[in-house]
Amino acid sequence: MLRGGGLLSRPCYPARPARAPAGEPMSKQPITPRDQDYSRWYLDVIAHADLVDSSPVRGCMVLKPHGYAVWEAIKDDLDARFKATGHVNAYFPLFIPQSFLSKEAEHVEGFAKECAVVTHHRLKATPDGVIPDPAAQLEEPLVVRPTSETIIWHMYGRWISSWRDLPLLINQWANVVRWEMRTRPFLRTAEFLWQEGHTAHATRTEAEEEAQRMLQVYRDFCWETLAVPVRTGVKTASERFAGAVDTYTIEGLMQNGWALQCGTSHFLGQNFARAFDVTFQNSDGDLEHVWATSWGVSTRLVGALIMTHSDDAGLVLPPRVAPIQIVIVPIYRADKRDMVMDFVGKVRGLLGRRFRVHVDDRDNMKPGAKYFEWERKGVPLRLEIGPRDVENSAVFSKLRTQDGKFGLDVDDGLADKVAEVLDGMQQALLDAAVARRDAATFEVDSYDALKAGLESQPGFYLVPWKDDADNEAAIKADCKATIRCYPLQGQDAAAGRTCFYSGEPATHMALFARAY
RNA sequence: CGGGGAGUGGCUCAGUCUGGUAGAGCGUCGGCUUUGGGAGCCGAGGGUCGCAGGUUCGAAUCCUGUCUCCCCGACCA
Repeated sequence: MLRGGGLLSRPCYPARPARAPAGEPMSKQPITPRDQDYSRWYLDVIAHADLVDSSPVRGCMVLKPHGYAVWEAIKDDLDARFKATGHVNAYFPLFIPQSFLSKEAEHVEGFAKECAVVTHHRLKATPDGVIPDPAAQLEEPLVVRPTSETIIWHMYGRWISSWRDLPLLINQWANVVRWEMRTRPFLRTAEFLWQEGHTAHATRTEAEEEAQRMLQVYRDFCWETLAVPVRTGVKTASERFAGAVDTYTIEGLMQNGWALQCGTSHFLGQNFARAFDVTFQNSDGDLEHVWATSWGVSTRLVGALIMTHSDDAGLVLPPRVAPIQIVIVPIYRADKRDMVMDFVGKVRGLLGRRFRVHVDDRDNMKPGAKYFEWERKGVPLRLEIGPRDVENSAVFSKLRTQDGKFGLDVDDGLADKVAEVLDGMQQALLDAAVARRDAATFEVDSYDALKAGLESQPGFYLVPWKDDADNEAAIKADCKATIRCYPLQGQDAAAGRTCFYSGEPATHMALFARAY
């Protein structure tokens, strides 16, 4: 898609790779190498893996089956973790009365600039096409939810009256809309899918514990399932969620050394309870405002996944979230077809119950072409089965992240062996990501060192810091680095040190980085 | 909203300067042949050249207007 100055021309999410020399079939077009142009590499990987397509509406993406399947795997795993911690799912409406958004002052300020607003309920045909019918204007405009705190707290006000109604632990899986100026697939889209947990508690302590508990759930999920080694921390006031008292975050570090906020968990204090007048009678008979949390992760996690593990050959998916964990590619000449396919059926039978297996039996493609396709799509393990393998009762195997192929004996605990191989890959991906992150994490104590470091070695920069929003803004304006968080671990190190920027006594250890 | 660029089959583009029957590669469809790392041959379908006016015997091409998209900046899970 070279046009103009070599820039992407179609809407943000190319169905085809960003660069397409005329005459090259898509499958042979190279994925732009990471070290050449990281953001184009990202778009190329997504295009080659067929995860999304562009939308006629700017900033929106169509999640294609393979892309949606990755989200589904994320969703299924997280949903089980939410249930295991006592939460239940519910669903709140897409539309929020406009007036609700003005009830919590900071909340308004945070979201007002990016809300889609519905003003009419009917269209009218005109010679130039349909227009909103002027006669069908809504009395009160409706806001398409940018997040659901307001509608949920409105409802909680009706549901909560006694300490016996608490805690209320509800999650919803939903879409939200934030009218962003600039978008990138998965990382920032105008509409995205996410989950938002909203809980109500009788005490401050209980709510604070909930916010931290869910942060740990996110952390564990990222490490264990996505193999994305996120850091946990607290946001500064300027990066805090609009309306929160504290915002906790999980921050990942991508291969280009930029940080990515992967999820947040907020302690909301009594802000929303006051705004929506949600009170409960405690066991002493007194009326109190409830304490709240909210927490969410979104389809942005797919972006984190892509940018953490993928390589110049395309998408790499950890086995636990791979929609297809094993692809079987049969190889045969016409006279051997039945023999090979019978054996393929046997192997599928041995593996199909424990793994997500796909048999690629298309007969208009050569095996080699299939290999490249499934590698681009990030399938962790490929089994090649030809006449020779049938005779040996074995399969020829290739792991997405390893050079070389290896044989696996079909009659001797194949499924266990495959499980071992996939677990090994899952672990290897995490180890590699941790190693990359650690190699790109630095501790400096002067601002010059931060600025120089960000240029030569982008990454996480840990510094002693005196909490100060003005200085934070000045640094952001100067070198684009922001405080990703005050890490939960290691804050003791700030004691007795001076701020790397102001020279005043440090209050925190701060993690700086350039971020998406 | 400020600055830059682009709109031609599904995709990537040529053609526009210098007006004269709308093209190529890839993909798609059909047939034959092939299959242990990106197959080959033959054939077919597919575009009112973003839109609206104008100039002209004749407009993808020239003129005017307009819309949309992309990039950089301000905003952001």
